[in-house]
Amino acid sequence: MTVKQEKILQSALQLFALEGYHATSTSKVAKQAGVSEGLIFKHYTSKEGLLNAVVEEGEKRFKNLYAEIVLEDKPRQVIKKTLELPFIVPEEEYGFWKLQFKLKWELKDYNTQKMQPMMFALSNAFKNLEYDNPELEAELVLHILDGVASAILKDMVTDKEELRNFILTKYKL
Amino acid sequence: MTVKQEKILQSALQLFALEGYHATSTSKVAKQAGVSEGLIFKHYTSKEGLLNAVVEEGEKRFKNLYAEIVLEDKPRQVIKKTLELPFIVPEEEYGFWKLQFKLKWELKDYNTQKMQPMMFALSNAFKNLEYDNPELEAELVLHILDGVASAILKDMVTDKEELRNFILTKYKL
DNA sequence: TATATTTGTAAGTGATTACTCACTAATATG
DNA sequence: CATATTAGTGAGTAATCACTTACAAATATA
Repeated sequence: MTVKQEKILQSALQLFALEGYHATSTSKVAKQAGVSEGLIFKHYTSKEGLLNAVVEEGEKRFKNLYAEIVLEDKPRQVIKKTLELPFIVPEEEYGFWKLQFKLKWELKDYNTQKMQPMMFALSNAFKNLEYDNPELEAELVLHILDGVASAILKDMVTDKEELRNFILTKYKL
Repeated sequence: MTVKQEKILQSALQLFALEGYHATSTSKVAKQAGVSEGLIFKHYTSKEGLLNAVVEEGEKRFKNLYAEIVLEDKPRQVIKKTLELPFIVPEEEYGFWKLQFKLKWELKDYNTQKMQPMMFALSNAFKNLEYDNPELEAELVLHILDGVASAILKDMVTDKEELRNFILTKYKL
């Protein structure tokens, strides 16, 4: 990957996350990256191809964050790590994280199955802890995760550490 | 309001909710509404003006749904009605409801203060019930509300009634 | 009924869109 | 060193964008 390719991906991520995919033109990306617009299409074929590359790169960086949850074997730790997820995402990744939420609502077919492995890990955890309804417990945890993450990204959470402790205490974790 | 104006608002809502604001052109709205494109600008000045009209109309229809929560005086009922909100929104309003979520992520400055009155009602309710941390309890309920609503709109909830009962039972409501 | 106002259209406008193409500069490989 | 491949540019393209304008039809008001 050349330095100009990196610049393109970085600018695209920033603009897509800030303004949205449809509201960002390829010419804007090129200008911010300091390259000719044609280069974007040489490397990524289309605007959609550029988006895919941006998402792929971001997912690579996010992978280990999810892995830590899915590979955890102690059931209480699975739940704890899931609920802590929004609080341990490094701030330099907020751009990509925000993009995920944006795309979920902006694109008709954006992969909604991404949470499947976490759902599986969670319902197994609740099953091992002998909860009455492990599937619904898992579902609710994922909804909380979604709501909390959304609020953090929208800058509606003033004290993250306080909220984190509150949630963990409530779940006795 | 003429019949053509109603047709415009209806088509705009449908397209904005389905494809998003930026991805929907005024010519598309005009075509679906069966009017000339110029008429949109005669009535609503700009594309943004059209969006505002669509949102205003929708909020009129949603108003009583929120009012029932904010005007409720029994604290347990405030919490119950809040958590039940995603389950009692009539399906014919899913379009406008979806638009609200879309705009929250698509527009930079979309009103994030809409939940303020509900936040106030909730923290008061938890205060009356002598919870240790009423503000954080209220905040968490709103995050759950957000996560659950999001999942319903994304068609990720198979059995709504089951989830509703589960949540209410968990909160002993 | 005369006229002012509103409703509506059709055909434009310049700007911007995603994308292409002919071409050069740099780099890799034999 | 020769040449094939890749990186990169700049000036295009047709299509579409939000929006305007000149004008006609319908409706309200006097």
